Amino acid sequence: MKGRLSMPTPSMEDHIEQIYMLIESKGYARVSDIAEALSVLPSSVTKMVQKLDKDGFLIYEKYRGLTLTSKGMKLGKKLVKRHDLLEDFLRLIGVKEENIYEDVEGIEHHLSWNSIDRIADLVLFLEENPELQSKLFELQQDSSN
Amino acid sequence: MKGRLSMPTPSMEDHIEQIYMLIESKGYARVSDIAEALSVLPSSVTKMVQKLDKDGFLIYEKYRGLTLTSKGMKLGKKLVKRHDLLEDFLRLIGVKEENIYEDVEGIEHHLSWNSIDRIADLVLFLEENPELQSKLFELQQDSSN
DNA sequence: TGAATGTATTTGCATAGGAAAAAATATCTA
DNA sequence: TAGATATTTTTTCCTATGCAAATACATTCA
Repeated sequence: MKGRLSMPTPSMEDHIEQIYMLIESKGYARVSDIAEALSVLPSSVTKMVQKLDKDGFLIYEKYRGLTLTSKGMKLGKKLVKRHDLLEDFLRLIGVKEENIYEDVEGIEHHLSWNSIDRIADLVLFLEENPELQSKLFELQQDSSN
Repeated sequence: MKGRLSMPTPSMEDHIEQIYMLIESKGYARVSDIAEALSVLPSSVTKMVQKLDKDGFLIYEKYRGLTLTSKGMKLGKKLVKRHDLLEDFLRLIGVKEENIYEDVEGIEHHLSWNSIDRIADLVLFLEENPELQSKLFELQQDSSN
């Protein structure tokens, strides 16, 4: 069982991830909140939500709202975990807070699960050995070019 | 001096990077070689090359070839360095060879130079302390889900 | 040199993503 | 409960990327 029926695109993942987080935190996900969080217009979210419904990630009733299917839930959870891991990683190696969110947003959709697993090991390792972080931080200087 | 006139898109960067590498290794870059390397059709490369000419990254003479401007050279060099760094990083933390190229291809366009600098520190640190790599490798086990 | 072959370019089409304005529906409040 | 307000959806348009077929050009070799 390898790459079943077409992977979700980056934008699809962004939406699923965001919807999952909104449902976790508030119990529901409105079009306008999703749009706000993703910095796109509500009309774009509506279009995407319709596609995600067609693809079985959620159930959409126009004007009334949406809920994630178990497929959508499972994926959402995984995506949020991945996102958090990557934020932890960048933070741990000393990337400035102002760059973290945008960078993670950019790369999260483009790493194999193999890479994610290896980065998870690394994060664990660095968290368990804070003295390594100090040594790492001593190297810091940037190229600013 | 911050974000001057519109950053190159990922596809633009891919082309510039590839053209730079071809010129380094063979002295010139043909449309068909670029297309081959990027797994797109020559017609797509022609279109992109025309845009890169318009944007001042290279000089294009139809049917005759192209050369990078100094702006294109400088960027190409930087992009190749970044690509190589990211390959080193993934390799160093134990990502399987079969995933490395594609992952780097995916993420290289989405990291701030701040993150790149920090990853460079980390790579240096791990290269200088091979015992850490061993310890890191002991953690390896994947989630395969 | 002049056809055959190899390359490059043009043209037309398709897809994904998203903006903006207009229309539809829902919700709130007086 | 009927407007007023807020939200969502539809429609139209745009940009970026890339494929495929048709065309143009360049090179080679007989």
